[in-house]
Amino acid sequence: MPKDMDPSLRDSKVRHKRATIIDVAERAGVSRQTVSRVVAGGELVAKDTLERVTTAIEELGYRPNHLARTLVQRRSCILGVSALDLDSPLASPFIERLQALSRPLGYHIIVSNFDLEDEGGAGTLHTFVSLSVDGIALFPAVMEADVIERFARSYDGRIVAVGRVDQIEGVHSLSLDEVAAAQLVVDHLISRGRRRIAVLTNAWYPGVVHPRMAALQATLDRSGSPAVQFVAGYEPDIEGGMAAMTELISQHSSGDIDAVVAYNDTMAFGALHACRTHGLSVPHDVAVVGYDGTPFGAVSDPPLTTVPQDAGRYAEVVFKLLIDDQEANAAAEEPTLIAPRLVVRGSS
Amino acid sequence: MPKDMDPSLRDSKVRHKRATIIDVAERAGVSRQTVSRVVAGGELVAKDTLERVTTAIEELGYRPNHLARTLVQRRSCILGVSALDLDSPLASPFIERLQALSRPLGYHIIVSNFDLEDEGGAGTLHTFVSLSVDGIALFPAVMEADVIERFARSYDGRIVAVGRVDQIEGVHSLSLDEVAAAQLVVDHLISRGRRRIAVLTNAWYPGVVHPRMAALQATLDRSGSPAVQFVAGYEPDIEGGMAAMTELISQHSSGDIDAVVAYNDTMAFGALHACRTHGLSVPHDVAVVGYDGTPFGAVSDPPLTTVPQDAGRYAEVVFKLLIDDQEANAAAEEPTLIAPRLVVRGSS
DNA sequence: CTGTTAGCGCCTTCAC
DNA sequence: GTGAAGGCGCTAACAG
Repeated sequence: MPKDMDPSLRDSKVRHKRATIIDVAERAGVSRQTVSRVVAGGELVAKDTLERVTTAIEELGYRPNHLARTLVQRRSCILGVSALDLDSPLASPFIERLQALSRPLGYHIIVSNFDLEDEGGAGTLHTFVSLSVDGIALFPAVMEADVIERFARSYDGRIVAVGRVDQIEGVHSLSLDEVAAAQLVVDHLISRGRRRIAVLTNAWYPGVVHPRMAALQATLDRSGSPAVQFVAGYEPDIEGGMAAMTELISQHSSGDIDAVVAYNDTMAFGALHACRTHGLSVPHDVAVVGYDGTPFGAVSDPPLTTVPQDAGRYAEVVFKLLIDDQEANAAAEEPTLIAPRLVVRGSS
Repeated sequence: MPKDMDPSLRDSKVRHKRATIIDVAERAGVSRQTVSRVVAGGELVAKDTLERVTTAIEELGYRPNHLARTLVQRRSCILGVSALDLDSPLASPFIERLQALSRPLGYHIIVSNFDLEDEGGAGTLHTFVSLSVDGIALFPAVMEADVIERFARSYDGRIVAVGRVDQIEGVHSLSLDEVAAAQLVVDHLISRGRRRIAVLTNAWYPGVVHPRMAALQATLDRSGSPAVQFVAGYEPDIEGGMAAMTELISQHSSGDIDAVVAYNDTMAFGALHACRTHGLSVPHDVAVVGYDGTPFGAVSDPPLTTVPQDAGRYAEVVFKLLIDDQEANAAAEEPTLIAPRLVVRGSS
C-alpha cells in the first residue's frame, strides 16, 4: 500500500481512507461490477481484465467492506456465541473449535458475555440481532425457556441452546446426557462402597433447575442411597467449591459423608483443597467426583475422577446445526444428547 | 433468510422480517428522519411525536440495524480482540473486563483467534478491517514487529499490542514489566539459597524472542548464577510443562538443579506433576515458580509461587487507549509497563 | 464477458 | 420541529 498520496500530511498521522470498490474500478479502468465479480471469485471475467483488477486490488490494498456486503446480501457470515463464563474450561475449546470449523466457510465468530440483568438475558440476543449475525449459539443457555422462545419467534436465523435438555420451539437444544451421566457417577460410587453421598451445586439461574442436579437427585433417590445433602448457592469456581465443602464438613460429623459429587471440576478442586485443610483424606475418607474433564484434573493431587465433556464435539454439532446442514431445522425437534463418559482417577 | 415467501409456509417457519426504520415511520405517521432522531436520543422532537414513535418502535420490536448505521457513520463501535489462546488464564478475564468497560459506551467486542499461518498473522487483522472494527487489541501480540507496523500504517484506528516491550510505530505496547519481574523471581530464589536454576520456556514464535525469557536470562547472568539450562520448545500447557520438566530431569543428575522457573503457571503445574512422578520433592529438592497467578495455584499441592498478572488491569489500559482517551495516540510513544508482584507460596 | 440501474437501512445536510 | 434529498460500499438483476 502506498503511504502518501498527498505530500502535505504529516508522516505518522497519514491514514488512508480505506480503498473502496470504486477506487479499484477506476484504477483498473472497469466498472464496479467487474471488480465485484473478481472479488467474488473471478468467474466470468476475461483473463486480462481479471489480472488488471487483481493488480489494482493489490496496489490499493483493497479489502471489501464486509458491512456493506452484508447490508445488501442479507447475511453477515457472522455467528454469535453468547457465553456465560469464558473462564469455564469448556468455553475456550468450544469457541476455538467452532471458529476453526467456520472460518474455512468464511464465517466469523462474535463472542458476547451473557448478561442476565439485561432484559432477562434477551439483551445479549438483541445485540446479536443488531449486528445481523446469521446464527446464535447459547453456551450455555441459562435464561428461562419463554425468554428464548419469544426471541426465537422474532429472529430470522438458527439458534442452538447448549446445556439444555428441554425442548424450545424454534431452537435446537444440545446437552450432555445428564441422566446417563448421573447414572455413571452414582453407579461408580456405589460400586466403590460409597453410600453417604453429597452434592455440591452451583448458583444457578432463576426459574431454571440445572438438569445435572435434577438427574443426580433422581438417580440417587432411585439407587437407594438418596443424597445426604445438596449444598447449593455457591459460585462454580474454586472458592465456591472450598466454601461448599467447608459448609458440608461443618454440618456433619466424621463419617457422615463418604462421597461428594461437585457440579464441575473447578468446584471439585476447591473441595479437594478444603478436604486437605480439614484433614480429610481423599479418597480414603471421602471420594470426590467432578464434571468437565478439565486438563488440570489429570495432575491434581489426587487426580480427579470426572465426567469429561468434549467441547469440540459440541462445537461440531453447533456448527452443523447453524450453518452446515440446511435440513437441520426440520430435524431439530429432539434435543441432541451427547453420551457421557466417566474417567476414574485417584480421587475416588 | 426465509426460504419461501408464499403464504404456504409451515407455521414454525414464519419469521418476521426485521422491522426497519421505514416501517416505524409509516406506523407512526412520520418521516424516517424523525424516527432516527428518536432513536438517537429523542432530542429536538415534539413530545407527542416522540411518544407515537416510541410506541411504534415497541410494537414492531424495532432494533436499529447496526451495520447500516456503521456504513454511514464510519464507526462500528466494535473492538477486535485477537487472542492467541482463549484457554490462557489471562484471556477470559481480559475479555470480560474489556467487555464490561466497553458495553456502557455502546461498544461490542469481537474475539478472533490469532492464526499465524494466515499472512503471518496479518490475516486476522484484515478480518477486523473487513468488519470495520474501531480498534484492535492484540492479546498477546506475537507476530513480527514489521508485520504489525505495516498493518498499522494502513489501518485507520488504534492498535494496542499486549505482551510486548518493544516500540512499534503507530501501535501502543503494553506489557508486564518483565525485567522487574525476572528480578523479583531471581532475587527470591537466590534469597532462598537456590543457585542452580533452570527455565522451562514455551514454543514461541518465529523471529520473536519472548521478553520474559530474555529478561530471565539477563537477570540470571547478572546474578552470578547463570541459568543451568533453558528447556525450550514445548507448548505452554500442562503436558508441555511435564515434558519439559521430564527432559530436564533426564539430563541432569540429582542435585544439579534446585529451582525451576516456568514460562507460566500451567507449565508449572505440569512440572510439579513431573516432579511428583519422579520422586522429586517440591520445594525441598527443587523450587518451582510460575507466572500468571492462575487461581488454581492457590490450591495445588504444593501451592504455587507465581508472578500474578492482572488481566483486568490490562483491559483497563487497553480500554483507555482504544476508546476512552482521545489523547492516547499522542502519549503512546513509550510502552506501558505494568509493575510485577511476586506471590510466594509453598512451591518455593 | 461487461456495464447500468436500483436499492440494502441508516444518517448527514439542508431545506422548510 | 420536521421532511426531502443524497450517499455510505456493495451486489442483484437485467441489460447489452
